[in-house]
Amino acid sequence: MAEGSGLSIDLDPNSFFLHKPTVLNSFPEETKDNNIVNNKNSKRSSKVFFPTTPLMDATTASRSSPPTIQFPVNLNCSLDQHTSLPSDDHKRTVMGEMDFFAQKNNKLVDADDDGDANPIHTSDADVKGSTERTALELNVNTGLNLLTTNTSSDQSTVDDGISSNMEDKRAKRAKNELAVLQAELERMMEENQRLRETLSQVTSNYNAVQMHLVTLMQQQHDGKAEKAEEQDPMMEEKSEQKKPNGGVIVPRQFMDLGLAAAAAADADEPSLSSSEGRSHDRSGSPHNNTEVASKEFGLRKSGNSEEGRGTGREDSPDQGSQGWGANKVPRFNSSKNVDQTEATMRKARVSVRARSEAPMITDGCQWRKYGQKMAKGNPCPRAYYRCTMAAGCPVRKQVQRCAEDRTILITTYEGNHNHPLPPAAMAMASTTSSAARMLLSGSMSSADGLMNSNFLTRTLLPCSSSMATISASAPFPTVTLDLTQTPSPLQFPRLPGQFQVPFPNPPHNLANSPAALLPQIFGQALYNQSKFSGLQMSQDMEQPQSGQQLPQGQQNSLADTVSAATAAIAADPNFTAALAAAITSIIGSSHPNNVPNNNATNFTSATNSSGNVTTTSNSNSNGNNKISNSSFAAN
DNA sequence: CGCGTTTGACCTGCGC
DNA sequence: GCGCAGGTCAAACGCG
Repeated sequence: MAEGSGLSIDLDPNSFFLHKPTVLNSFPEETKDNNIVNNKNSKRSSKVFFPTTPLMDATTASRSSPPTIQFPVNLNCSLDQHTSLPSDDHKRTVMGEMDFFAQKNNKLVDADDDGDANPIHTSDADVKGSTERTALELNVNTGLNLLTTNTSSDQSTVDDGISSNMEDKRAKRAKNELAVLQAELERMMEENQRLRETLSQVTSNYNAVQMHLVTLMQQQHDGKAEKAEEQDPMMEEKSEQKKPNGGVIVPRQFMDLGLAAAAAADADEPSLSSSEGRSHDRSGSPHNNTEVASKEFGLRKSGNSEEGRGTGREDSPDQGSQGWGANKVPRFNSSKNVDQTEATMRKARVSVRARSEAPMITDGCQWRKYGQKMAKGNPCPRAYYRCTMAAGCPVRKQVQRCAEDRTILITTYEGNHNHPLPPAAMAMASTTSSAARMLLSGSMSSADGLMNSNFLTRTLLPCSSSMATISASAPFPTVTLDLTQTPSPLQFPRLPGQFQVPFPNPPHNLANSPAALLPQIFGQALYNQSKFSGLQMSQDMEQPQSGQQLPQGQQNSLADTVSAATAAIAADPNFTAALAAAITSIIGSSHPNNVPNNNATNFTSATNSSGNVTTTSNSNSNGNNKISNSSFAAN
C-alpha cells in the first residue's frame, strides 16, 4: 500500500464518520429530555458500529481552505473523478476556501470546452490559459507528446487529404492513436518522474528542517539541562546514579523522550519490563501488543484492582507525588524519563472538536457510559464513556458540548485500546494516538513540546486554517483537533500556549463532511511525521522491536497510512493540500524502517478511538453531588 | 432477563 | 484542614 505511492487511491468508505442515525441524543440543552432520549436510544446507538457513510466527494472537498501550496501534480485525472459531479458543485455552498478547487474545476472545464477530453490534447492555449498551474503541470500538459502527436496528426491529415486513400487513412489514424497513446504514456511517465522528484525534494526538505529542529532543541535542552544541574545538584546525583552513562547525554535524552514515549509504549508494554512503572502493571489484561496508553488506563484499572481504588488515579501510580507539573518539566534521567513519559502518555489526551448536530460520531468503537457530571463553567453535562469493545480496554472518552457553541461537540479521548480495532475505529485510533504521541514527543517541556508539535503539524500540512491545537498548559497535555469550521485561528478562544496546527479543511458538519476524516488524516500524518521527527527517530521506533511489531502491524500501519492519505484526498477539497498530506503520509510509511504504527497497527496502541456522543442526561452534578441538581432532586 | 444508562455516593487532587 | 472540582463506582432503573 505504501508503495501505493502510486497515484491510484482507493477511498475507504469505512473511515469513521459522524453518524447521525446512531446518535443518541441531540443536544445537551435538552437536558432532561436528553436523558430520556438517551435511555431509549442508548442501546441502539451503542451498538451501531462501523457505519459506512458515503465518502464525501469533491463537493465537500471543495470547501477546503485556499491552497497555500500547489503541488506540482497533474491532478486532472483525479479531479475528474471527483469533480465530475456537477450536482455537487451546485449544491455545495462554496466557501471562500474553495477558490483553489474551483480554479481547478474551471480549468478542467475549460479544457473540456476546448473539446479536449483528453488532457493530452490540451492545447498550448489551454496551458496558457491556466496561469495557475504549476510549471510542472504546464510542462506536462504542454505535452511534449502533444507536439509529437500533433505533428504526426498534422502530417497524417495532410497526407489524407492528398492521398485520399482510405486504408492509408486508417493506418495513419491508427498510427496517430498509437502515437497519442505513446505520448500519453510518455507523459505519464514523465509526470510520474516529476512526482518522484517532488517527493524526494519534499523529503529532503523535511529532513533538513527536521535536523534543524533537532539541533535547536538540543541547544535549548542543553541550556535547560545546565540550569537544572546547577539548581539541583541532588538531581544530578540521582541522574548520575541511575544513568549508566553518568548523565552526559542530556541532549540526547531530551530527544529520547519522544522515543521513550514510543518505546515505552511500544516496547515496554508488551515486554512488561519490571521497572517501577510497570509495577502497576497490571493485570491480566492482555497487553497484547503495544498499547501505549492502554498502559495508562490499564494501569489505572489494574492499579485499582491491585492497589485499591485510590491508586486508580492515573497520576499517582508511577510518578508518585509528582503531579502533572512534573510531567511537564521532565527530568533528565533516563529511567525516569521513560516513566514520566509513560505517565504523560497516560494522561495525554486528544480532544476533538466537531461541529455537528449529529449526536454521535461513529468511530467504530463501542462505548459504554459510566458517568456524567456537570462540569464547571459549562451548562452542558460531561459524559464519561469507556470502550467496551474488549474487556479491560482502558480507553475512555469524555463528551461534552461546548458551552459557547452547543453545536460543537468536544470529545476527549484517553488511552490506547488493548484490542484489535476495526478499520473504522483504527482511523480514529491512529489519529488520536498519533496526536497524543506527537504531543508527548514534545511534552518534555511545554515550550519545546509546543514547538515540536507545531512544527510537525505545520510541516505536515502547510496549508492552513487551523484544525488542531496543542495545549501543554492544560491539566493534561492535550491535543485538540478542531474540526469545527475554523477559518480564523481566533475563532475559538485558545488557551495560552496553544499552538495551532494548520489544517486544510473547514469542516462543517462532521456528520457528512470530510471533517470526519480530518482527524484521521491529521493523526496519521502527524504520526508519520513524528516518526521521522528527530524526536522519535529512535531506532526503537524505526526498527520494529523484535516481536513487538507484528508484520501484520506493519501492514496495518501501511493500510492506515494509505487510508489516511486516501481520506485526505477524498475529503480535502484542496487537492494539492490533500495530496501533500497524502504524500507526506506515504513518505512516512514508506520510510526505510517504516515505523509500524505502534498505535494503529493492530491492536496496538491505538490510543483513542472516538466517537462523539452528545449526551446527556444530567445527573451527577459536579462537585460533590451535594449540590443537587434539579435532576438530582428528581432522584 | 440481560444490557446499558442513570445518578447519588465516593475518592482524589488541588487551591486557599 | 476545608471546600471545590474532576473523575469513577456501582446500585438502581429502564428498555428490548
